[in-house]
Amino acid sequence: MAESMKGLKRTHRCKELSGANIGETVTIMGWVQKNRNKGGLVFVDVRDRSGIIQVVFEEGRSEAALIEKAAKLRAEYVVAVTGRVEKRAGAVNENLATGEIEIIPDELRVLSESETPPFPIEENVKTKEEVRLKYRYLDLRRPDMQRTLMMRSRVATLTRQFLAEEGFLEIETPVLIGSTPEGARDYLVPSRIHQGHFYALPQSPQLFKQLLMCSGCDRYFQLAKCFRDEDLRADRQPEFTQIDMELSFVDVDDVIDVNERLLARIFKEVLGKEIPLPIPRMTWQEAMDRYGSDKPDIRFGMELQNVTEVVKNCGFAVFKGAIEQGGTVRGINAKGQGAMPRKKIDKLVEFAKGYGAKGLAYIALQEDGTVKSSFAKFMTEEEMGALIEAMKGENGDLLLFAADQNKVVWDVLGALRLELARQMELVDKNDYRFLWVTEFPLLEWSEEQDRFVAMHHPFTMPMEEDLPFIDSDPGRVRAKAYDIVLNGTELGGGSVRIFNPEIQNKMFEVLGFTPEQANEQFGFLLTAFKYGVPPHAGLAYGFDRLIMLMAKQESIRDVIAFPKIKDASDLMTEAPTRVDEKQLEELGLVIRQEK
RNA sequence: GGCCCAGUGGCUCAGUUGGUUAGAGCGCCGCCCUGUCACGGCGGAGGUCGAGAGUUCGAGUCUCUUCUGGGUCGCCA
Repeated sequence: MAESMKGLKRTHRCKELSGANIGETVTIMGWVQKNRNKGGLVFVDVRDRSGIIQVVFEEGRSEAALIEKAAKLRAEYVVAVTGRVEKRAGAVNENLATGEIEIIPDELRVLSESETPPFPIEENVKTKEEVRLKYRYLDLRRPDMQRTLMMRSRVATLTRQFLAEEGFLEIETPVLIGSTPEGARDYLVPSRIHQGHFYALPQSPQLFKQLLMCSGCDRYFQLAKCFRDEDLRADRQPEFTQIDMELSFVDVDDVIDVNERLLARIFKEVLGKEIPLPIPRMTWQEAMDRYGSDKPDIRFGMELQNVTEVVKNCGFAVFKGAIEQGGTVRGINAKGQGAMPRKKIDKLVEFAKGYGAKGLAYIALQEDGTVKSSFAKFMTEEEMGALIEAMKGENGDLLLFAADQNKVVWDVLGALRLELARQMELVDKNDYRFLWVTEFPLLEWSEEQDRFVAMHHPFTMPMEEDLPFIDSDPGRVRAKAYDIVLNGTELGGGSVRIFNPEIQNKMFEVLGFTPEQANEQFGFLLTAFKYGVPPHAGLAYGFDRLIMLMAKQESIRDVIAFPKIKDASDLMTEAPTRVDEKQLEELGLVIRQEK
């Protein structure tokens, strides 16, 4: 039977109590973690978000009725306990922060009873995610989830503090906005008043933050909810949070500077980690050449080697053919993996094929100096020797090669490098290695759309020295764009924006927008730019991903209180749901096809 | 949309070449227990083996379909 908490006021959270409180009368409120009844002597562990403290009900020290009541407590009952803090009469529990004290109660109230929970409320449960998410409110009671939520809150608070100190204004931007077909698929919201018209939920506040710069806000930030209607992944949710910012009268270095200090502050205060500044920078080209990735994990080496020159005249038709078609041949050296069994190598080949490789050539250098290779028979001994040397191959190494168009070679070897590092356990999980990747290509050719598309977005400023190529060789133009990468994860990205209408119009032209189309979609921004626009630049972080890495979680779902599952539904609320005929009618909608 | 992995009491799992009544640990329920803290002791309940169809004398086990959850490629300016 639930009792009232009338007349009681919580004085402490459980773990806030310590030896310093001995002799004080306190009131705690929380959940019953465990009830250990020794037959008249009852130990009750009470838990709240701070931790656990033991309450002892003993004959002679508490009334008999109180002990009887305590004996009936079950897991997850919500209780209030008033009592004296005392030094433990029995052994100290070294595993508990409050292990040297206990509460001798004067009063116990059962504020709420509980059914037996479907899974234990404790750290490191192995319960299937399906069950955890259905009962997410119970899952969130577990100490590890509570710690993650507290860390998330702490990082948000620190971010606000730091950016406020740096002169940023926190400004909210609308969630119901117009749809723009560029980029990810929009979530759409039908308008009741304007039937047949739709709002879109923002993929990011991009245009609004640029407008705020036009408004003279100078420095803006927001912890912004963003939405993308694309398929989910372990590190991707359809709704997620960005730390979004924009600055006026700045260039690349200014944005990088303030963000390095922000990251260093957060990591220092929350994790106690010193991030050496400045954070190293690498151009996109160098990242691709060395790591096959625009978000390289630089905690380990195993860099790509371009051996195109070495093998361009060799007898191996696969290499030669790829080069003749404008591709390259590159390899990685898996040190000490030369004895890898054929079966395992075959698995790597299959892995590579998953990333678009037609195959994977290998040289396994044995400890005894002999060589096992999938293509040695097509090569002369000199050619093999030169190739091994170019790869710095030593006895016991495994050399793996991909030959194809650059994009495929990078994708394949970049992924292979990560996979091998995982297998070889090369990564120190306590290491945090930041990297700025700069000078991204402005444009990317889309086979599907048969045109160039913006790699970042259409408002990204080209590098001044590359502007002359924007007509003759658009693919060559680099952008004033930068990504912040942590341990192989893209944490955030941004760019200097175009504020010159001529360049902006040129950009739209290259992207295949007619002036009418550009005007229709972005007219308000282009018009705003006519009234005095400051040079500006910005950056946005994936806030969830940042927390995921800081909390060492494998899944973004573990740092979001109420996440969605793979098919973008919510197992707890069962959203999305069907709606009434009446609701549809009001919106002027007819469902053609139901799944 | 493609590929891969998993589904057996509330939770986590075992279950042999297809063969009696499907097991274990934790949890739960009852009784006992005055210094436990992974408390302990004794006893007990709890399963349409995700669902459907098929093969078979016989299916948790084999085949097909399907559902649920996860990973990944495509996709994610």
